[in-house]
Amino acid sequence: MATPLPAYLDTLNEEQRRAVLHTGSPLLILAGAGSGKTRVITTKIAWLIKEKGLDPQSIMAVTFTNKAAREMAARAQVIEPRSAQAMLRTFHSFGAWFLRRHGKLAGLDPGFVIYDDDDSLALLATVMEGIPRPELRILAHNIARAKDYFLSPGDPELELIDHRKTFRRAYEKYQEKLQGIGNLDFGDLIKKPVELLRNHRDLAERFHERFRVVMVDEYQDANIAQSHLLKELYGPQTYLCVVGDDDQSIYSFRGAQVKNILAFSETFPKTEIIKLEQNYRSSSSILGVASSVVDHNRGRLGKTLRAVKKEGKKPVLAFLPDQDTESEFCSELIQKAGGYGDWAVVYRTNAQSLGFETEFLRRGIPYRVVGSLKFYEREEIKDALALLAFVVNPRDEVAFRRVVNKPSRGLGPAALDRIIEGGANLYEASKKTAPALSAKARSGIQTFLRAIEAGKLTLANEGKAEKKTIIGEGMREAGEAKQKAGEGFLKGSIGLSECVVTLAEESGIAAYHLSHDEVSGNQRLSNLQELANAASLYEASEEGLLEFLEHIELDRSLGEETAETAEAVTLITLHNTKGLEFKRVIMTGIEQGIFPREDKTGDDLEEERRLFYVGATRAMDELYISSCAYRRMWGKTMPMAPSIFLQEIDQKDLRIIGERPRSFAQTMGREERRPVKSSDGRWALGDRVYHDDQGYGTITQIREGDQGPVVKVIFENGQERRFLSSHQSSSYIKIGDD
DNA sequence: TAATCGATCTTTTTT
DNA sequence: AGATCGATTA
Repeated sequence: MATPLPAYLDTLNEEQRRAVLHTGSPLLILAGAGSGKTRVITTKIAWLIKEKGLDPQSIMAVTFTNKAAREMAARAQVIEPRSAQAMLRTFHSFGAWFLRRHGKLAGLDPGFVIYDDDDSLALLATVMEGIPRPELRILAHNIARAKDYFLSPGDPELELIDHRKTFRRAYEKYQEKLQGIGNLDFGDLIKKPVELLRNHRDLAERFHERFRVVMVDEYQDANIAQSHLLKELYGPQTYLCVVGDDDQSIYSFRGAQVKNILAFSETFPKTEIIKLEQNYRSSSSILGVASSVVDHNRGRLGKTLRAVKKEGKKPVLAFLPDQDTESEFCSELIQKAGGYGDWAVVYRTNAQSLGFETEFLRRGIPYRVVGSLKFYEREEIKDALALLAFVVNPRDEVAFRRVVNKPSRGLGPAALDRIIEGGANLYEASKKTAPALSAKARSGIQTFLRAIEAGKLTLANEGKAEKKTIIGEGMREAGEAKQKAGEGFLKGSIGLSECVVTLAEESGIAAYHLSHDEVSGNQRLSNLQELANAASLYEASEEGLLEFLEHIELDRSLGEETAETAEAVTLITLHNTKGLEFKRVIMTGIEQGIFPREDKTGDDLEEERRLFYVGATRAMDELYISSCAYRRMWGKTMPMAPSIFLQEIDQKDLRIIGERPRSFAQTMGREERRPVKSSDGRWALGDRVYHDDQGYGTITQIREGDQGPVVKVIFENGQERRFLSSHQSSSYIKIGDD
């Protein structure tokens, strides 16, 4: 005990301190909810810089969400300001950073734009003509999944995702087209860096030289491709440290593999394991409720989480008649207690937020909605972004198709085909092909090209910073003059905003959306204005534009943070609560069919349990759970049964309010329960069926229609069919009826 | 080519 | 209930 430990380590418990001070072999930290894992990581970063004299730039810490990355950066900087220079990013943002710098080695243009799921679907539609939309969706989804599993179009293992030839062909053609355009989807941001590092050992070695410390938070959320990336970043000198909790794995639908945690010790020999099992966040009664649900899972590593806090207030379970009462119940709880910022109202699906918003608005309860921000999915915003994307990458066919004929300029499918055949660079091809088009189409394409050119002109490419401010001032005046003269709908002259405004106006998109319908037109215009405002933070150059687009694609929470300072109730989905904590939490809609969702069985049901665990362990002092007897869904009022999770809690641990619906009594005490059976008793969820034309399939949904039960089947060939139990049951044969 | 009507589906969860 | 998509129509 020569030198005393620095003071900032005093507040850590023994295990936490061991984890911070650990060096050498790879380290796996199994950290239960509320056990201070973020604290361990951030302290470790600071300690490595401060005490071990590490260059902050040699430290990399990867998270899954931007929120987590930001928080990590902020907290590490409190202890050690130099932490700001460390690379603290999400997996995807690291991938984008990596590929902008080194993608050239794989023939990738550094000016790529990142496609979201919508764009991917649109791209797929261009290579798979004549395939119906729902089918395209399945294919696009499976392509994304394939990339999560690090599978390429030629991979035999693709079979496991979707064994159809159509799928293989779709993936192949999709990837070919995407490559031709030079853009990337989310999956590529992980998969391509792995491939690059594998094919260029010198580059991998340079990375091993640079990043001596690599840490990963929420490792239970990593998919196969991400675990491969980690392997490639691990060199002979690398200190590797991952933190995870198998009980909080809630993203397997996106390819996350809890197995990664189990396999970590095998992949990285001599791994040491430290468990953080003391929960500092929740009262012991809250922890008890959360644990009792997740205890019903089979597949667990098993750890004991001990509450440090006292028993506290007993969690409340409220049985309510309907969702309106639920909103009122929440409002009254909140208003009685006050302290808006202490409260979170949590639900399973984004759609459930609406009722609370209406009621909170009526009562004047301040709130903020996390994550449901559909801002970037709005038509006008996607239009504006497509214009921007086309400016940086004229090969972007998805963007081109989206906006070239919007508003209508007389460019039909025939004209478009001719342009696209004219070459991969659609800007050049448009120019070249224009004279050959009909008069109407010709003038149309020229209007479009003029708008794009005007947008380009706002970008100062040989940017000297001082010159730009002068231009900025001049532009601002010009903009204001224009505004006064009544020209233009949008304001914006600072930074990139000028480009957004110019494109939106010159293209006619602004006018189009304004005139299209009177009610939402102004809203759409103000959305465009908001986009322009966001752009003003970026430099008016091509790099600035790329940064702006990348930021939007990778972090859509933009603008949410500003409201955080305000004292407001948080409305949030269960998934989005991960990593957060609140003094008081209300878990709403805890009903069978909503949570867990009706089609969840087996491993999926276990994931829902973990989701319950995540939600409940967000609460520090008070936990409320509400379950409604009736709920309006799809315009109909449906009777609901309480969630089976509620039976898994020892009823003594809850204070129960309201009348337990009869259905609850019926389901109480039953060990195993068939998830959902059709009312005629013929079909159950998960049943295997055979159909003469379609082959084998599985029942994924049963619902009551006007003419009896309607059964939905997904076949192994990817087709989806629904049939009336009363009519067609003879052509569907149930397999392995037990 | 645009507008209108009707059928159908929606409510997972996210980088 | 509301949105969205497709087909039909002007």
